[in-house]
Amino acid sequence: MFKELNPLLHSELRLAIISLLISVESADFVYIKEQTKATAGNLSVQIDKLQKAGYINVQKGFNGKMPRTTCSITENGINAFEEYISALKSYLGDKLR
Amino acid sequence: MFKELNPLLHSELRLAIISLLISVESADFVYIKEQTKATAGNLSVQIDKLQKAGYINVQKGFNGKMPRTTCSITENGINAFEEYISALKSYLGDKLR
DNA sequence: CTTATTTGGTTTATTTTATAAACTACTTTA
DNA sequence: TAAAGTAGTTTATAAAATAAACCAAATAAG
Repeated sequence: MFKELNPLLHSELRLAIISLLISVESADFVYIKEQTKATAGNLSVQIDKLQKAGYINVQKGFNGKMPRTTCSITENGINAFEEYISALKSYLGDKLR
Repeated sequence: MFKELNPLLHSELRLAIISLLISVESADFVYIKEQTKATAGNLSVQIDKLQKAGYINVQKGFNGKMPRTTCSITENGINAFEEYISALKSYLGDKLR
């Protein structure tokens, strides 16, 4: 009847992060923060979880002298996102189409 | 960019309850429990929240001598569900269709 | 120069949620 | 009449989300 919703993706902020990253080659911390309107603390925590799950890559580097964290989605992340959407459909019925 | 996801609906079990109720005139506790595979305790709590939010009606009656709790969705509930879906679409992009 | 202030974060603490476990009240069955 | 089942509720615990506090380095202002 109802498919299980991957709890890692069933979170407003993490879903937004993945949604952003899926349509772009990479995005940095500040950009994601702006787009999602998340606080830095919250974003930091959620990025960490997504990385530990293997859904995103996180690279810490520098933009000139300023630190810069760049994120990109992984193959695993893409798959998880697509599965999540497919599971969601079991809840949304024909309302979706 | 990303619309806010009503936190009351952005919960696996509550979403399942609403999803069930939206396509049916009413459903009782036991039926919802079976369909959602929730534990009775969890279901009781979540039904309570949906009722307090005005998203569902809850009627306590009897089926012969056994207690029976019947739920149905309200107009408010329908609206909230539809808004939730519309907000979701801002996260799912074209992946949805 | 040296002292704010800003930037780009992380860590820790608090609040909120979800979930499970324990319990209640009554009914049916053995 | 004692045990087991039904239909839930209440309470306790675990997990999650979020905010607040913090840190290190860079830049701006006096």
